[in-house]
Amino acid sequence: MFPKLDPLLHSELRLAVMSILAGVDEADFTYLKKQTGATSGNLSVQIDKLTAAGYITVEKGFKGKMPRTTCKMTPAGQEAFRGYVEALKEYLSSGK
Amino acid sequence: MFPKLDPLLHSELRLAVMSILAGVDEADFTYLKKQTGATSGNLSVQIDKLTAAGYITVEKGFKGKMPRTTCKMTPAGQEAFRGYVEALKEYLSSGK
DNA sequence: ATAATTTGGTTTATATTGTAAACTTGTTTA
DNA sequence: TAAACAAGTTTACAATATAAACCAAATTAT
Repeated sequence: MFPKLDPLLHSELRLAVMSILAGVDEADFTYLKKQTGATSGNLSVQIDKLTAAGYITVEKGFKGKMPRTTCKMTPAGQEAFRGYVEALKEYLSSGK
Repeated sequence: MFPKLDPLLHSELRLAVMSILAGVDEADFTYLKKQTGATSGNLSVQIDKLTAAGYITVEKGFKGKMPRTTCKMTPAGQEAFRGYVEALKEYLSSGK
């Protein structure tokens, strides 16, 4: 009855990141940080997990001389996000 | 931009319990256990948390000679559930 | 009768997770 | 050239979720 919720997505910060990435082509670390209000440390860790899961890819480069970390959602990530939203609906749509 | 998700509701099992209780007047322990597929221990703990938060009330009685624990959502719980669903929509409705 | 099993849970121990604080490396500004 | 800032990463700690172990009473089997 209640489908299992992908634990990688069922996390406030990771979900926010995925939500942002679902809407844009790519986003860099500082942008994600600003939008989510997360601390750098937390964001760094969660980005790692999403990367390890294959839900996003990370590219490191430079904007001028400053380092820049750019994140982008993978097809697998899009699919997982879609699935998560579907699953979640089962939880939210109960009667009342 | 991203509202804080009530951590009490942002938990797979607690959310399932609340989701069930949102749709019915009341439900007992064994029913919740069957519907969610949770272990007794886990369910017991999560029910305690929801009770401590004032989101549900628990009544203990007997059905025949067997103990029976009945759970019911409080108005505060309904409000919190509603708020959680609203907040969550902000996360899910991002573009694409 | 009494031993074994089942029902309906609770307590407690452990594994996992989330999060912030502290740190690093390099850059810009005073 | 020293201080402050930018962009992250690492690490340590606190909070959570979960299952395993346990308990008490009822039911069923012997």
